[in-house]
Amino acid sequence: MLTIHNTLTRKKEEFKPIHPGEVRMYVCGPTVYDYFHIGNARSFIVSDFIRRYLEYKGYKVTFAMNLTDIDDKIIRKANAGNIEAKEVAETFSAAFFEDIAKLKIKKATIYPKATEHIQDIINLIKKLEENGYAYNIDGNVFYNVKKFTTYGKLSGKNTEELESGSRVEINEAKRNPLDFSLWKKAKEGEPYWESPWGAGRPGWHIECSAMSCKHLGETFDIHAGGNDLIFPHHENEIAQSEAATGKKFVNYWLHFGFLNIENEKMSKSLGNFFTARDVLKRYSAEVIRLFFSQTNYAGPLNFSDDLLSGAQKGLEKITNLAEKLDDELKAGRPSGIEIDFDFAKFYADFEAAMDDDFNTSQASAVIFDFVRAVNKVLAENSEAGKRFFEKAKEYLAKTAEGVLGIVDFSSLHGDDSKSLENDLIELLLNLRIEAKKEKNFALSDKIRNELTALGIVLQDGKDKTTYKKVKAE
RNA sequence: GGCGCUGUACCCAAGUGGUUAAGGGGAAGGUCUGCAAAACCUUUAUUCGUCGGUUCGACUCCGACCGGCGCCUCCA
Repeated sequence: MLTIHNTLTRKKEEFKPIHPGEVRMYVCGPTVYDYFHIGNARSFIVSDFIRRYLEYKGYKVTFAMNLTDIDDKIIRKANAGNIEAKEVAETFSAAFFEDIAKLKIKKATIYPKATEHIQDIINLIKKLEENGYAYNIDGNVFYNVKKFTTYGKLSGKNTEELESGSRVEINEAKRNPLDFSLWKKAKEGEPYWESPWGAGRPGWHIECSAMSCKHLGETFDIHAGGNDLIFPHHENEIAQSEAATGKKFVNYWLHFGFLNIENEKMSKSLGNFFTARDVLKRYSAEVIRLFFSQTNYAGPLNFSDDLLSGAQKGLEKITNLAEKLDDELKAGRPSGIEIDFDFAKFYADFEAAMDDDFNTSQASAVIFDFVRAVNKVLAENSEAGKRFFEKAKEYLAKTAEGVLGIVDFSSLHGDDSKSLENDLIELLLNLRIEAKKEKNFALSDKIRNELTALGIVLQDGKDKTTYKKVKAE
């Protein structure tokens, strides 16, 4: 039984989809004004864990992630570079897709863009106007928060306190400081669209209400995003959607913890961030994913080089086994002897972990347990047969690769094995073997040391020497 | 001030009202090896921020206190 911690109720609840066998989920995506940082990546990767696990369980998942392609930051960047907002959005949308592909994040079913849903947004605002939840002041349309009596139910805030503690700008023509923009009147030099209220552009929150409704329905299963979106963004989405439809907006709300640097939230405004693409230059997607999987999605997580390289070391354990299994099978492992191994237990443990509010930390521990158990079998049974190798590989393929994405069987030996460079290395290795046969260890060590200095690490096996290229620096 | 999260070994980090408190890194020992490295195996918290309470029994529930963080303004 899958349980999910629901921000709305602050409890773990059994997950029951609206349509049996099907899950519709929405995750707040990027504002495409810059490269996303590794903290943003955590949200995308955690969403990916969730989506993949739901699919593992057999659900048909419809997953929408919006791209906010019109907003203040985009406009600012466009003006600074003297280019069109559209150009900024296109550049960084493309970068976004490149980066999530490198992080081995499965593509969402749909990536709706705000600018392609202007009519849907206008219709939604009209509906809110009709229902008395929106008011127009000189071409700026605001949401009347007072009218929505359950405002604050997601974030646990009450409107009285919000007003007194409000730091919201006061100079706007709003009736109430809590009211927020649905439609912003166009200012000089800004992109705009025509609307019943004049030229302008959508407010930030309205696009998610409009697009989720269009692509997932008026009520859908899961809505997720970073902790900082709980208020006001998600609170406002609920206010908009429920006031328009009169129906419950979302059944399960999930929120992700932040990635911190030295215990402080990583953010663009603090300047303490690394872009995902920079981190990817130093660590593989699998390392980053394992690192994120080793802690609960809801809590804070510190980001540092030490921590990442720890994850890298750990990942090697899994990768080594994956390689061994893969190699043996490709080399035609003989039928050998049958091994009595309780695969079902490891599947059950993995599922129990993930069923418990997507406990990836526990799930990755199960995978490490599995790796140790399989290694032990292999150490004790050199005759272990093909069947065992197949089943072990299948396990890793379904869990470590399929759900967590911390193994990629298709790129285990990512080497361009036909290059001249590799031929030369082979040549040296053969010379070294000759030297070793003649007990000329001075020479064999010299070859090893000099190759190591070039970033090629030799590993003497029982009957062959293998090598690994270590990235320079 | 309001709302929420959090404090588990050297570091990161799961977890449970009572049986052996996961897993990863690190460290130590071992197997293998000409020596290394790698790989694999083994070991590594009588204890879970502090102090009280509930309980036959709490690290787990409750309360207070101390510490860290986030949101309340754009933010994953």
